[in-house]
Amino acid sequence: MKFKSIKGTKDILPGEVEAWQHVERVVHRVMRDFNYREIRTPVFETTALFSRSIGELTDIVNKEMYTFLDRSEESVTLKPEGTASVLRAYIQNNLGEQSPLVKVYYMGPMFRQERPQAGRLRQFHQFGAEAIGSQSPLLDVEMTALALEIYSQLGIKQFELKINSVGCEKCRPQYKELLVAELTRIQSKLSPESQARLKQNPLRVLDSKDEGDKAATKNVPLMKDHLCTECVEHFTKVQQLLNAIGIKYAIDGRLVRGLDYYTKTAYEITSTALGSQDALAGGGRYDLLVEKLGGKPTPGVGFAAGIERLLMVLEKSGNTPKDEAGPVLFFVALDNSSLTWAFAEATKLRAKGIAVELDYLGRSVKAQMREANRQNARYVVVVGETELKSGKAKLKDMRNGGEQEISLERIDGSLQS
RNA sequence: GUGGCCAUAGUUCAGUUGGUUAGAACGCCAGGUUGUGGCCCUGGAGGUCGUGGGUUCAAAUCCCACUGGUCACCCCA
Repeated sequence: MKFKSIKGTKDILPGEVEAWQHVERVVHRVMRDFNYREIRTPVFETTALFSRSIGELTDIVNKEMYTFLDRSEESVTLKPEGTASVLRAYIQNNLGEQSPLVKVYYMGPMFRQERPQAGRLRQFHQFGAEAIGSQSPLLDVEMTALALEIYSQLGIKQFELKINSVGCEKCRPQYKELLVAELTRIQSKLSPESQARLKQNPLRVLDSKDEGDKAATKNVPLMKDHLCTECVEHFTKVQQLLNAIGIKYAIDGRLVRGLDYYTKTAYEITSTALGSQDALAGGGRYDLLVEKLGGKPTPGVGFAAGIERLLMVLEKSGNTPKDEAGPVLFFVALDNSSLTWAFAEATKLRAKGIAVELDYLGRSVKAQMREANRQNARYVVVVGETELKSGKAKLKDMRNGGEQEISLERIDGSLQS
């Protein structure tokens, strides 16, 4: 027990991995139903890609990235989120030239060097989707519908969808000035943290958890009330569409996301089944980002969802799938030549797609039976000299203990799962 | 990065006001049928009590440091 996994990283062990596979299957299926295609990008990228897209002043870039110099002195970073890489790939491979709208999804590990706590790891996993090339509010809503459909198919019901509009390059700067002016006026009532935020990222003061801040900023102007006509229209349309497809939501004028690139729609799905880190998924529109990363001006929307947090909710609500899959057949061999025969036969059956297991430890019959039981094998066939000579054996059904004589020649025909 | 709590078998934990061979349950291994599991019974293996220092005749137990875990802040998935 000398080596240990790095702080904030976890092994996903047999017994746990089944739940992951279940989630992954549902994600792939729903993504396909919504016509999103999978994209896989490298786990690391040039550091500048993230600092430029996420924003120099964000916490993610400032203090949470796994950044290091490789052997050629290039600064590389383990990806802290998925959107930047996807857009880089979109631009680099000219995906926009092949079709005006690109709908892709991803699933994989992300890295952030934070202090771990409930629902937060240094290596965590997300799935997410991006729709690049359209400014239609249909897609803003499709993102939430997509995420909610995945949750619904997984049996998750404890969640809340919050939406907001963070404006665009036309209306946000004006609003920001207004907000800063107002916050400066009441600065003395703000917490030290918020006073710092006032300089760095004033919008963030709005979603402070500090009770004093909440009270002090109660009547501060909100972005959603100072949107330009284009943004108002978009936001209104998003709400209409959400209503039209029957998705429940709450407008949260204080919802601000931690990444700078969002424009117009921002949304977050939270769950009370989680601890203090209660965001299950989040996302929004990023109409300026592609251009900022060196592509043609191209609008886009996306979301990202945390798999560990999803699993936590699943666990709490008792929706974790049971892991009961065992081999269909377990050979119990009495001696060496029977073992060799069983091994050969197992190989043949496995090639036919039948899950077969046998004993590799030279154990007693009793121990082999115990092993078959522990592994949840459906059937057991005991082979010894007698069986090999006669070509017949007993097929034992481990569910009810019943035995039936079968021919060793065609075992597969006798198995029914 | 800051703070609270925690650290004893593979796992979950117990361990009396410091007192000599550190326990339980589950799990694991073996036996209880000359070739048959689940339940039950019997036995067995398995712990430098996180690490290092200190106090003491004596430390798993008290003190300090470190490491690790966990929860919270910050922020976010």
